[in-house]
Amino acid sequence: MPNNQFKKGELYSFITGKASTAIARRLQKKFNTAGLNITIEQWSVLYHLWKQEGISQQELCNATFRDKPSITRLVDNLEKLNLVKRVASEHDRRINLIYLTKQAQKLQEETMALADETLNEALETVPTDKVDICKEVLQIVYDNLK
Amino acid sequence: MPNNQFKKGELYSFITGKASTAIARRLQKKFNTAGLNITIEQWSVLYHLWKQEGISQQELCNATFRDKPSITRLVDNLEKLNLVKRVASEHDRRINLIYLTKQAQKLQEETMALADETLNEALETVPTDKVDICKEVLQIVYDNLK
DNA sequence: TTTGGATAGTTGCACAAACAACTATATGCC
DNA sequence: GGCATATAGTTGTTTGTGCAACTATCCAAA
Repeated sequence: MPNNQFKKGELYSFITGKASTAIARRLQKKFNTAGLNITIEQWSVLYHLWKQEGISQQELCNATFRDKPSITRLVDNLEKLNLVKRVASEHDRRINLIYLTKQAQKLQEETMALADETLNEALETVPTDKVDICKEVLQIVYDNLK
Repeated sequence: MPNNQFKKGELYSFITGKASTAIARRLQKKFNTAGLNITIEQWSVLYHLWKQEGISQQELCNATFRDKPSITRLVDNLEKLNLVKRVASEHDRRINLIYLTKQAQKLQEETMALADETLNEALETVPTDKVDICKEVLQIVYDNLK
């Protein structure tokens, strides 16, 4: 039984992702405390736009592992907050290219620092090599199922 | 820099829990394909009730890492589906004890088999010792932040 | 050049999550 | 006993997610 290493009692955490839920909640609280009026999900979209802006909504779907309606609404809300702009592509009028506003550019440094802080709190006392193995396993899980 | 082992590019997956999202979606699809009309979140509540029924909503909050309103509504929906019953406690009238219906008892075996199957698909090609380390790290993360 | 299929994005609906504010009940202290 | 405080649960609101159905545009083949 090669991959049957889960006892029943351990199923639950893996499926429900309690660890990532805890990380996301902690980071959200840091955003709120800092007076940053954005959600973790909105931040995750900005995160990819900071790496590269001017990408389509479809590309944001792939990057964030969300479906098209989810991205439509996240972009809606980010637009309401004046953090991104939809710009119609010139060669393909089906496509919206998403650009950051100046206001969103200002958020990068502060929110990334809070994210770093959160991960350091999460991984306190965990040796580096175990973290690396954990990341590796989660990446394989994602690749196996996506 | 003891716990600074995350490069920027790796932040994202850890916070958004792409792996657990992928697992949950796969399991949800298996439920749907099997004609089982329940959500992963409802299943996670049943999961704890199969281990021990007749516990309070507050105990379900602790077990599932959800807040009270979330449990209220999950129990509402499970009651509508005739899967659980609220029974007022006799010694403390603030408390609802949650019991499984016969219909819910019948779901245990089939859904647990689908969950096992999902985890086997997720962990295909991952050696057991790495899975153990991954579980250990996620548990520490949860304990550090909860 | 038209037409049929693919792709990008939006909208409607049901379900879930987080927070705040609320009701009802219990408990501890004077 | 009576009151302050804590605890259990509910409700309202905003935001996000997944699915299905829809519109608009593009592209390729007849």
